Amino acid sequence: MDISSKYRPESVESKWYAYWLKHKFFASKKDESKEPFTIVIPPPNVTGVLHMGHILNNTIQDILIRKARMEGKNACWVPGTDHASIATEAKVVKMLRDKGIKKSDIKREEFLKYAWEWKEKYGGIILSQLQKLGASCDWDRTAFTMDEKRSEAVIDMFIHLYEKGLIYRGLRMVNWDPEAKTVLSSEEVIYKEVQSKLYFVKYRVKDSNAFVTIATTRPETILGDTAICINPKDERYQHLHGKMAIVPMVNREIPIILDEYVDMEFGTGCLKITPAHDENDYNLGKKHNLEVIDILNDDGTLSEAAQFFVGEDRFVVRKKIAKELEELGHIVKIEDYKNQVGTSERTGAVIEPKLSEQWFLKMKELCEPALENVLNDNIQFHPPSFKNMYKAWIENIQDWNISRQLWWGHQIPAYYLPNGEIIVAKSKEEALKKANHGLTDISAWELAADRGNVSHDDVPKLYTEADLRQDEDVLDTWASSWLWPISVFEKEELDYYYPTSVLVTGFDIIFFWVMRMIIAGYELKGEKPFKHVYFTGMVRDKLRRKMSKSLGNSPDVFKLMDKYSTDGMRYGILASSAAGNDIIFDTEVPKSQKPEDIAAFELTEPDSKLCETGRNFANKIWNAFRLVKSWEVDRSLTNKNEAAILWFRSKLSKTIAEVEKQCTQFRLSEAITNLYKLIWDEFCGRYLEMIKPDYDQAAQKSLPMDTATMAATLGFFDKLMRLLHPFMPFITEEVWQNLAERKSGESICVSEYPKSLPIDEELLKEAEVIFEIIQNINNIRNEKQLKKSLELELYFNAENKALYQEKFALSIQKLAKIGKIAFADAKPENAISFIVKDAEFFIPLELEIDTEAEKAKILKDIEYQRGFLASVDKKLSNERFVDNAKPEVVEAERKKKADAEATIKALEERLASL
RNA sequence: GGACUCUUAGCUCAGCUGGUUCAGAGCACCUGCCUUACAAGCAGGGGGUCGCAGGUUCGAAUCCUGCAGGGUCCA
Repeated sequence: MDISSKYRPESVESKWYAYWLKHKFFASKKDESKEPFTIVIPPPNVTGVLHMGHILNNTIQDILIRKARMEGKNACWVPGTDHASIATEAKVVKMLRDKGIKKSDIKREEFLKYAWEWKEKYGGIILSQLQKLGASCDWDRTAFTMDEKRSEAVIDMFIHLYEKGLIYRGLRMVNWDPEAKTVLSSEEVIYKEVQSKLYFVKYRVKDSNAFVTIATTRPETILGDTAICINPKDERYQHLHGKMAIVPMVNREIPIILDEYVDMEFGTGCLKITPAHDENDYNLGKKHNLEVIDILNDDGTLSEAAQFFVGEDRFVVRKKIAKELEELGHIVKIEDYKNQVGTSERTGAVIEPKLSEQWFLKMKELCEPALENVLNDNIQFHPPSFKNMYKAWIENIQDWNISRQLWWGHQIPAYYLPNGEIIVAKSKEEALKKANHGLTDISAWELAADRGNVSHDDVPKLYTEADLRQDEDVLDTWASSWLWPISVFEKEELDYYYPTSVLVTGFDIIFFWVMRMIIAGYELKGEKPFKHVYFTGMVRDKLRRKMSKSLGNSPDVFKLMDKYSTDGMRYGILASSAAGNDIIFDTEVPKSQKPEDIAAFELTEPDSKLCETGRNFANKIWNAFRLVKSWEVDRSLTNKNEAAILWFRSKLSKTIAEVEKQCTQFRLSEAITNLYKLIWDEFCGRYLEMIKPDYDQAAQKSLPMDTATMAATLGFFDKLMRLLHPFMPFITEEVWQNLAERKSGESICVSEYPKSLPIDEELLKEAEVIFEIIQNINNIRNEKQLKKSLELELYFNAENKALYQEKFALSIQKLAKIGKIAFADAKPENAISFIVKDAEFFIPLELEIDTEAEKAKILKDIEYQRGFLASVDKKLSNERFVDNAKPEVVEAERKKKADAEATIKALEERLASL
């Protein structure tokens, strides 16, 4: 059989993914006889493309779901996307602009038609990219937050919460994104430290020659000032009590009010109050009954109310007004100042606090079960330290602004009657029915009125659809994705799949999403949405910056997959990531943030040591497979490898048990590292070398092998591939399919996940001794610079003769290139020696042996062993240790003592004989 | 400013409920090998006062307190 010595993943990966899809291995149907294992994907934005964060997140989900599937559970991984109101609308607006169409020139319906077209064209990209990653989602279940079923769930949710009195409409200070022209929730605002200026501006005090000086970073808002506030305790300003001040330029008279809120230390101690454009000012304004003057338009330009600079952008005005105030003699000084400025997560625009009418959801009551069930571990966080952050956040929860001034999304099902009354209903027809209180016909009333039985004023008014005006706004995207764990399932299967098993997500959206899903779960389903939450860290570049589109520092994941194979990349990203910890991904970064450097970076081929390790691992497996596949079997041969087989069986069992435990605890990086060592070091490095038949020089091929060894080896290989399959799905399928004859429709991904068998600990310990002997021999080879091909003889002086001479003789011979192994109670001529435990070994060499060097080495060993013995003795002679420590710990110490004493005795005898 | 979290080898990190002389892995580095599965490999090697200072304990990288420095979230 001629197989390439390099593993070539390209054709392998696409071949098996197509095979898996064809046989619908990933499909899940409700089946009460099987335990469900459910994951809903954190829906990526329809605007998204696959980046390192997705790779990490979805690799973890794939591992969990593939393992569950192999364990015989009904594994169901639901894929889908969310509609990402702001981001998508921005994309569509841009697309239209490129076509020469302005959003303001078209109607909502027309805009939505374009938006859907855009979604159909680009919205599926990220999902097909997930297939390249190997994601074993049930693709027939692909959902979208704005498709019919999900939309219905959102509208029903709104009505439910509105009728419960939890949703209300209110005038509030909100975070306004002047670029997207919509409100944002406070979680969508990112605060950035910026270098700005603090302007000290003096206002004339009415009926006096005095001035009052304030400090502000936003001088343009002066035009909307309606008061100046000072601290009543401030000695400096006692004379201003009860006075009026005059706003520069607009010459408005405003009161000087007193409030202890004012920080006397900050600026001048005099605070200008602009209730329309600052949250704190708004609150003070309410308290002191101040006028509210909104000087900004929705797009961030100044409004008529400002009187000056009308229609000009706020930042342009900031510079202009400073100049003008300067000329008018109102500027006292301008200082450099660092402050935090809120920016939009989506557009990057500087957020304006703005007074606006919005829909809100009362959060306090809803949060109670969401907090309690996380604190009591009903829902488990991995790592649990995120509970603290979650708790702190939920305890300071504010009402959630759920309306957005956009078109792309779920339009709020609220209808206004001409008299301003609000009707919330599933459809316009429903709303009309509600508005008319179920009445469809008032002819009887009219008749009665005509007859004078009732007054005409009492005749109920019958509204028509034309009287109803639906709220223009849409709901926040999170208000649909928080229903995801419920809304992706059909009614009749919901109770089977829900609650889902685990949610895998980045900790950065713990409040956006995790908390809200928990709230929705308890409120709408009366049950948690998931049992476990696995938080991934952020993928960062080597400068520890989060990998992001805006920084352009994320390597092209497809180039990575092409270069290192999908399996290799999955290994690379996983092996270095403990749950919740950030991953410093080791690829290069752009030279600078200049567009040309980012463009150049995008063209370079990414290098990653982490992924390279994964690729090399796949290649190692591939070559082990080549080796095993090349062996021929001779039925007449007897099995000489029993010890090796039994040893590896135990080693395998032990690792299976460890991996099982690590997976249950969501320690996936430890699990894969463990499998890596098992396959590379133990299976390839030791087991295969132990049983490998000798090479027949004459025939130019390996000697044949006995049936039992071959069967055992194929069995091990099969198990190893199944163990590794969830982590590295492609190479394991490729090898597994070729290890034996497989029928069409068979696949490793639906084969049984190996379970641990009894472990022979005694045998494992014996083998450790054998490996120590082998290492000693290899050491001697290295030290003496002996050729690897030179066959050596090994003599031993030990009680357990069978262990070295029979049981593991072949293993020693193979792994250390030893010809003859024999017992010798005395040191042979011109031999070099070493000691393992209480056994002494000799290697005769045709070299001069440096006795002095050997003596020194033994003395060093003795010194070490004595130190060790002393530390053990110290413990054992301490009564409090013997009394207090667990019996098994004390017993272990006694064993250590005995071992050390035996070793020292052997070393001393050896030294004496030199 | 508040809360949380981290600090272990040159780099990235493990070390789970204290118990081997416990200090570990990968990468990087050094030495020697193209040994018929694999140079994407094999055999070895060097390298750390576990941030600092106390405390609890028979015993501390591990638990507690303080300090220093980094990070994250919130204000």
